Amino acid sequence: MMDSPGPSKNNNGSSSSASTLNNNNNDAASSESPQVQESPFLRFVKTLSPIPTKASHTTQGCLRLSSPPLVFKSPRISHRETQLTERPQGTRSLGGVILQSVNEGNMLGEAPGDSRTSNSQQSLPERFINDTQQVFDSKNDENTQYYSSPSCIDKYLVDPGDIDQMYSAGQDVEQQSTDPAEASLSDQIHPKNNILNFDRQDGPGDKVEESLPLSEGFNKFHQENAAYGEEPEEMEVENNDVQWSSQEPAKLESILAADVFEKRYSHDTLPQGVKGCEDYNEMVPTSHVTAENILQDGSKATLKYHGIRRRCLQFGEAASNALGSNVKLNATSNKIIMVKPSELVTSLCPQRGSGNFPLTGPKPTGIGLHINRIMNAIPTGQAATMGVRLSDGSQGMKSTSSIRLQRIENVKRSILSSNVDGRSLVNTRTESHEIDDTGNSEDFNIPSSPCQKKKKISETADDDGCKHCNCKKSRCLKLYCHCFAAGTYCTDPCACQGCLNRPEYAETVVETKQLIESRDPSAFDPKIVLPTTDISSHMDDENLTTPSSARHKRGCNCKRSMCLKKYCECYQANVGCSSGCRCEGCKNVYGKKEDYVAFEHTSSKERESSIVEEGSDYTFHKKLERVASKTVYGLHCLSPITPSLQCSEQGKEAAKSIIISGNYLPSPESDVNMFASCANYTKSSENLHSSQALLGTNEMLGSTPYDSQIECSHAALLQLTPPLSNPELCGTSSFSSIANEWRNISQSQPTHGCISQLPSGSLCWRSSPLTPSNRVGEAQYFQCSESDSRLFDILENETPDVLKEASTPMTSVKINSPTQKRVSPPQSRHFEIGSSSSGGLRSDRKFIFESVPSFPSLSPCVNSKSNGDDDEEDIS
DNA sequence: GAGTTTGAAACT
DNA sequence: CAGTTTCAAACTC
Repeated sequence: MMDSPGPSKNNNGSSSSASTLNNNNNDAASSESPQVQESPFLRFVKTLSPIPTKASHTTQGCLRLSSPPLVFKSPRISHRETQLTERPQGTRSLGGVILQSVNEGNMLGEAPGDSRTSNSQQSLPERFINDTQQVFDSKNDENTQYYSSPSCIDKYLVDPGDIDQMYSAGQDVEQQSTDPAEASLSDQIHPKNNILNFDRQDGPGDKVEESLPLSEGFNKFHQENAAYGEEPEEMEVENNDVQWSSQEPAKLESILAADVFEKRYSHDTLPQGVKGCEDYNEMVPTSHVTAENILQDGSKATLKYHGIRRRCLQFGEAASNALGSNVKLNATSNKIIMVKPSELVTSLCPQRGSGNFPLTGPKPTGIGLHINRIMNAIPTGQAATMGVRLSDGSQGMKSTSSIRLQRIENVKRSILSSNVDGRSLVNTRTESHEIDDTGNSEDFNIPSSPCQKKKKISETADDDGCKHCNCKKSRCLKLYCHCFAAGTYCTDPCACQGCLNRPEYAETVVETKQLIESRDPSAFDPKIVLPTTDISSHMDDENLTTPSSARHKRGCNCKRSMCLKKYCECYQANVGCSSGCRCEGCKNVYGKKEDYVAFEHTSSKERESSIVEEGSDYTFHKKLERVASKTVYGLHCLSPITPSLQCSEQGKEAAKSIIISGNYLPSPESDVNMFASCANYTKSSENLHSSQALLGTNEMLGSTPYDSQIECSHAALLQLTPPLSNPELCGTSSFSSIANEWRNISQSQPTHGCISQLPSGSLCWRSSPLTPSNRVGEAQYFQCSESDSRLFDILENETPDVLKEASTPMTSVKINSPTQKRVSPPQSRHFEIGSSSSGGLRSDRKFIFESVPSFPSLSPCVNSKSNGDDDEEDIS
């Protein structure tokens, strides 16, 4: 860091250009706010990001768990870039503020910012405007105050997810509750307030930065903020922007036209956002939502807006995608539009189902996790660590959980009813948080902020999710640098020397990224990807979510580590090796390359046969069993990380596979988790959504570019799982009953041992943060979600009846095979959600193959969902 | 904490 | 595309 030329220096070139751009922007903006639609900044960003369009479209919202670098790819991406750079500065970022405010307001009930309370009484719209104005005003002061004021690191420590939750909670409050107390909370939570607080409270240099991985969006803000603080020039420009933006609020008030409002708001509302948030796309979608919401219910708008905005920032592309989906949602349902992060998350799943899902984009289903991000997002300790950390960051979360649950449910309903696109990968994260909150509250680290995890998690967990780089020669501008590769800025914890991967050098970073991308467009794509395009196509289907098939995009090249050490990227990502690996003597516990190849081969054969036999589920199950027996890694695949969804997915087949193989490690938690997840699913469609979201996250893993979204999704997945475990979340009754059944069943299975083994699902939880590569039996498990009885039936018998039931999309068990080969779709039942994209065959086949190799996680949920459409509808 | 090992990334 | 070098993380002591 220090070695590197002063920020100003490096930036001079770029900064100057940037500044000019900004100025132009300012001019333009000042001249006419209306044009807000495209801010000069956005244009600039667009110009900057070569990849953008590609990535943006290609990126799959959900799939991209890891995609940090989105920034580079698209205008939004550019946005992200800034965000990314800001990662470390989370403390600075609004996100941190938001977190604080949220936490304080919601959780603690404390009134962090006086400013907040002051506005509390105002109508939301008014407040919003005022807040924005204040924000802008405050921004002017930020230059001086921003850094000067020591921020409460602790506050920042709160996970972004928490923030989401908070918002969500706040939203819930607004939406659901009319209680004065809640209203007060909501007021506190109110984005405006948050923003204000943030600006004021955040300290520039706070080391908090480190800890907060922060959502990209926040990061962006942070970066900008940081930039302000650090770079006078930029500050000025920004100030101009701010002023400009500040002017807009008034217009907004007068106008409040949805469109205008949206545009401006998306860009302008957040001071940081003005500059940093160039994610016009993202914002737009959100803005739509907000605008509509506002129109309908001004009160909701602000919160929503924040939630949306935040997500957008974080997820960048995902956000944009989500937005797109959101827009649709808006059309269908206002609530969805509400943009609650959680909603977004939920929407993700549905989106997939809808097929609109961005995930299906051109790019491969790469999970998109950069290892770093993955790591960050999903620390090995996962649940345990997560929980701890969360507790640290935000204790209040739990309290809000119930609210969130309700909200989530509502969201789900709305989404389901509305056929929301699932793009809201962005949401996935938040949602997962929410879920987590509900469940364990803490559990999940928010992938969004790897750093946060690091700090907190690292403390608690052996493997902290966040990695801090220690680059000495690369200046953190090469892919050697995990931070850079992950699209995040280096933070204080990093021990890098001459680091240029800092917000101060945002442009340099961007340029470098662009350069790298020019050489390798996929350089920043998630490394973990769902192998098969089919999967992506299936994303529509529930299965999509299953990360089981996740594989390293490029494969490893291990020679001596036998893929048993972290030297191996596959192992590090908790995914099995695949045919793409050139490893020697592969012993990857998550899946041996050989097994994978064999599996593919088998699956291909089976697929052929399955086509013939499509009718019989029994055959399908047999195949699965065979495959499972062949590959142990299925369990491994269940990697700890895999969210509850996985567990659910694993469900039956997982159990089978386990039984068959007997290799699986029993994990007490797994049972609980799985059951919990199941229970959750069964209980509420929301859960299903959440699970879907999880699935989505998993899928994201598979999804292409490693948009931050993907990461988020991972995180979401992780997070989601915990909630499941949480008794509160899961309907205890249903959950317990299911669990009991499950236990009974498992116990009944003599050799296989059962529950403990079944817990393999649990394994998913713990083991791989990312998601286990492949898992068997996911689909079946889904059935559980559908109904306990069904699950039970499935478990006991793979009888045709079950199959029949299974024939339901869920049961059919779409499985993502690493090979992506589709075995045979036992049943053609279409999941309404994904059916459109491909015929039943596709989905069916997928299930078969994937089920074995892939981990169960997501798909079940999806399936359940798809199947559950009925349920959902019922619920709704 | 220093040194070694390892494999990805970068370079040729 | 293959081979080599560079790099930083992972690992060992």
